[in-house]
Amino acid sequence: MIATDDRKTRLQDAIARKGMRYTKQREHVFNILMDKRDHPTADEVFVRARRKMPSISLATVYNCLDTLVECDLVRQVHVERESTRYCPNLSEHAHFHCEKTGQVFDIDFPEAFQEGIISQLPSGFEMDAVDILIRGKSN
Amino acid sequence: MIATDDRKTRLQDAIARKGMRYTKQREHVFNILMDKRDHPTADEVFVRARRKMPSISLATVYNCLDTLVECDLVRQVHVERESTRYCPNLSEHAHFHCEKTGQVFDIDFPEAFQEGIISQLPSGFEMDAVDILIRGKSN
DNA sequence: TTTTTAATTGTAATGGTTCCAGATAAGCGC
DNA sequence: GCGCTTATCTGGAACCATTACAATTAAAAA
Repeated sequence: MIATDDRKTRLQDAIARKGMRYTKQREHVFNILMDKRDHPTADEVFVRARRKMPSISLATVYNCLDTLVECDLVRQVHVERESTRYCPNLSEHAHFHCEKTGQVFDIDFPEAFQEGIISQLPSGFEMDAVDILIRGKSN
Repeated sequence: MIATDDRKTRLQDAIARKGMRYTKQREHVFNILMDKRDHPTADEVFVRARRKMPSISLATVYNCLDTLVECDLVRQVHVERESTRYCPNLSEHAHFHCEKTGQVFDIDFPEAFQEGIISQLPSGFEMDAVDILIRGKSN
């Protein structure tokens, strides 16, 4: 259970750092994302969350996900204008969206990439983050 | 008027190639995108379109934009889950979204970039297109 | 333990987009 | 040019992810 303890400590620290409160709903939603890293939508998280916490509401799932994003524990993934998906992988990576299955995969890319993009920015443009979405087919 | 004629011919060819019909609504919407390349939303296009064609409907604007995308004359730009924006720049480029003003800018990037991304794909992943969205501040 | 107030809950509202059914008009063959 | 077929246009209703709201609950500070 050491890994789980680490996870909990990490969540507690991140939430405390923002001066927010630790709740069982936030812990539950965070665990769902960490347990199965398949980029679920808010609604999918809601379905999973209700299994062990039947009283949780969809609004709370949205609130918890927003909190996790704000605490830098989770990133949002936007595929076209489909439902927002959530990704607990914080390393620099791109997302691959399979047009056949609708699945989203993480694709690592070299550090140099980010640098390369920054070097292309005209002066006066300051970058905060890049989202790279690759569309295609897998398998 | 040579430039405008070229534009019209290009639109006619692209639409004919798909076996679709040339309509004044499609021409009008295409001209709006070509005249001011500022990545307008469907609603912004609707507002501009009504100035010279008061009878055009929002549904038609959406239909025309979809047609132009399908005919490979225009690309969709997705910024988070905001309204879809439309871009008639067909060369390889990234989009920069200014978090202060909400504006979207085209950022060119070297050909090699696309290659670099493809080379990072695990086997079994086939790429159709990449969307690169840079978030930050301009000016 | 009490108090304060952030977080949760269920539901209503929002906004971009799509669907639908009837009216219109491309563009084909004559 | 004239009809005819059917794609396209139109206005409005429907849809769905997300957000807003007001009342209730529960962290966690005192």
